[in-house]
Amino acid sequence: MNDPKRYIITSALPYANGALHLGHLAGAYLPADIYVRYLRLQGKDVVWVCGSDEHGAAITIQAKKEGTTPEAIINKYHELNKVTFENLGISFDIYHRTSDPLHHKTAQDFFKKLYDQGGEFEEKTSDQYYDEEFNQFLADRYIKGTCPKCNHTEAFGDQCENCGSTLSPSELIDPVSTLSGKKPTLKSTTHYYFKLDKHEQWLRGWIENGEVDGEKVHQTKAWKKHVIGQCLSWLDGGLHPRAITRDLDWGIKVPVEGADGKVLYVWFDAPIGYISATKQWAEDHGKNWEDYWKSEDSRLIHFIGKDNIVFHCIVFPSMLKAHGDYILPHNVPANQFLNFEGKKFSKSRGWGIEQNDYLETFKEFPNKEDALRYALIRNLPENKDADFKWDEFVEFHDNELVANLGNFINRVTVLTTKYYEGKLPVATALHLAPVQKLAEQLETALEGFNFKVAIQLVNEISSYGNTYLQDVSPWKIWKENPDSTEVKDCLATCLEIVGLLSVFVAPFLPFSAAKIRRFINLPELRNGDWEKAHTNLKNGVSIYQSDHVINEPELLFAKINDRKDTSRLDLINAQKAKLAAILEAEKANDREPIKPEITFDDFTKMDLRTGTIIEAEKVKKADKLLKLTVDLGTEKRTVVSGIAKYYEAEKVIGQQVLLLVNLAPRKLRGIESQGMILMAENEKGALCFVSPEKGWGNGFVVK
RNA sequence: GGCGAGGUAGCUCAGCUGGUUAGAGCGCUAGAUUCAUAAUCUAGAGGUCGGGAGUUCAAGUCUCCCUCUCGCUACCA
Repeated sequence: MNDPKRYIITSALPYANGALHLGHLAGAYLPADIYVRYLRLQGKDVVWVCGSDEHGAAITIQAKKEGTTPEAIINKYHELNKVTFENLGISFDIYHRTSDPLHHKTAQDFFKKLYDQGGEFEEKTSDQYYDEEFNQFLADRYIKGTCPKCNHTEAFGDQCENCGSTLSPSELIDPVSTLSGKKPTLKSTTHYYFKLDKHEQWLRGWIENGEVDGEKVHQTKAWKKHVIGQCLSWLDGGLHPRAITRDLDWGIKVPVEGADGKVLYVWFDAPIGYISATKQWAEDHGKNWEDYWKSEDSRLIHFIGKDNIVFHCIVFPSMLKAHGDYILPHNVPANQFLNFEGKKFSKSRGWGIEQNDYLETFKEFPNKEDALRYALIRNLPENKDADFKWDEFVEFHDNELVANLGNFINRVTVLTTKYYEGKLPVATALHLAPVQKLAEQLETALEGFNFKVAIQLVNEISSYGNTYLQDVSPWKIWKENPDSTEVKDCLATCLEIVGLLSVFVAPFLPFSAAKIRRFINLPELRNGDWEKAHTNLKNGVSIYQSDHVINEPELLFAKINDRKDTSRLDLINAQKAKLAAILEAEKANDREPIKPEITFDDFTKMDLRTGTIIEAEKVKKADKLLKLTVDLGTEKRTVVSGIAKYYEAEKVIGQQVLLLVNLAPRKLRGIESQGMILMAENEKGALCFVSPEKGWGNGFVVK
């Protein structure tokens, strides 16, 4: 595990059916951008790949909904996300796409290799829903029906979006094909399964000890705790073969004879997208992609959000290992989730802000890119969920970027201009020891993916500058003696710090770094400049030529909380007002819509009766369930009810209830439930009994 | 119920393999300063490190139990 010769960095491929929000940015893209920019400035050989994930049923369904083609959808969002990333300074080496023929070929070759060598796949045949009219099997998302759990009539085959339950198509009541609108038939179909279970053993050694085949390949300590924890949890649960093909006409054809109408499942093809993106990049730049993916002295690092841990730490490594030639990820620094003003991002609720939206809304805001990057970096969900707040956005910007960093640079450039007409003063000594120490800590933090710590260290460097300037107070000395060497030493030191900051700030705030370079009249940053600057710092060599002249002072950042110009604060306040309005609207409109009309006959089918709970106990190993015995006068019924969160067992004894007595019995946690107790549920999900007036007898019919 | 991650100053969070009076930023209080975008600098107040028990010469840091938050999962008839 010596220093690697080259790096291959990946960021999760965004699904090309929508725009990305700030949470995505903070999860897999911004941290990777910092890391990659740092590596480049260190003069490393690094390729950072990403691109659009453009297959899967969700895209075809969306196309149908919008009355357009899958191609139109993916083209639209591929372009949008690509441009938005660029505008935010996210510096991928390539932003590829999985609809590219090169990717199709790469993924097919990958599949074919595993297929041909044998032992990795198995075929299984099962009954799946089939649309006779459209002549095709229906992916889970193509089937709609009534949710067996909440009776929502628009539930999908894989999930009910009303109650959030995970479903399988066969559970749906009255399934309907979304293609023809007709009832689908069951038909048998054969699919390929990747035998993940086969890889369980080496995966455990790899995750737990960083060892494969007796060889140490990474330091486990360098991996995040929650990443290892989640992987081990999966391994403990046992791995199972996973279907890697689907019956769909949108995607990558399964390259096997007789597999017509079948495509690779997206999670199989998407990670291979990293490889095809690298191939494309290598072709464009006259490089060999295999150096990056198949050479022991390369280092593969995946930047993802925590929802992708399993794919990148279990599934994809298994695929790579099964293939045989590839290296395994050296680290997967997955981030947790970013919330937005205390709640999850939610497109349907309008809660949160998308990247392109931000850029549009803050169009007039100078330095909008770095302001956003900074606020996100200060608050990255590195080890636990974090929260983006507009108030913090303003505080970070004004207190840290403006008052600390921007102000220091302004002080130095103004003083230099005033005293020396912008010429670098000749110094007898530079006072940079603390800066050198901070620079070393900064490198350690960046190499350990601790970007929050890293940005704080950058702050400390300019903070040191401010303190040092205050200590010397050259403006006092200069009044007495404009020729003082003390003043010259001080400003030369400060200019040196500004020069170093122009480099150290660059991975985080590339736009500001470029501006600082212009202020002090240094050329644009190039690969390797960090390494050079740090070496010079260690050797006491200045980054300036002796007769260097800086440019006229300018302000680096425009304060948000500016008394003379409220335009920027107005923007922030408008955002906050928008959120308040959403909350207000939701409060006013939190009742469920009335269900479709039914007939009196429908109603009379239900046999509702009064009853009294006479026994109650908690069901073991279930959070929500109480086992109740309800007295109906003529008989006693056992009912399992999901009310344990709101009612303790002892407290419900004696409670009068209404019971639906002719509901088909069903086993829950091994106990047969013979009826359903009526409860009212409020917007928070809290429950309350619906009962007859006190003293009513048991067993009377409700009509 | 199972699993994972957390619970450290008013707020947001650092605290690596256990070791001197537990740290940072913001906020607050007092003072200094004017080169600077009402910016900067210094000092101070403020924590029984979720609770309890244990191991140890020594625990925020290890073990066990309990509790709360978030996520995944089972379970809402």
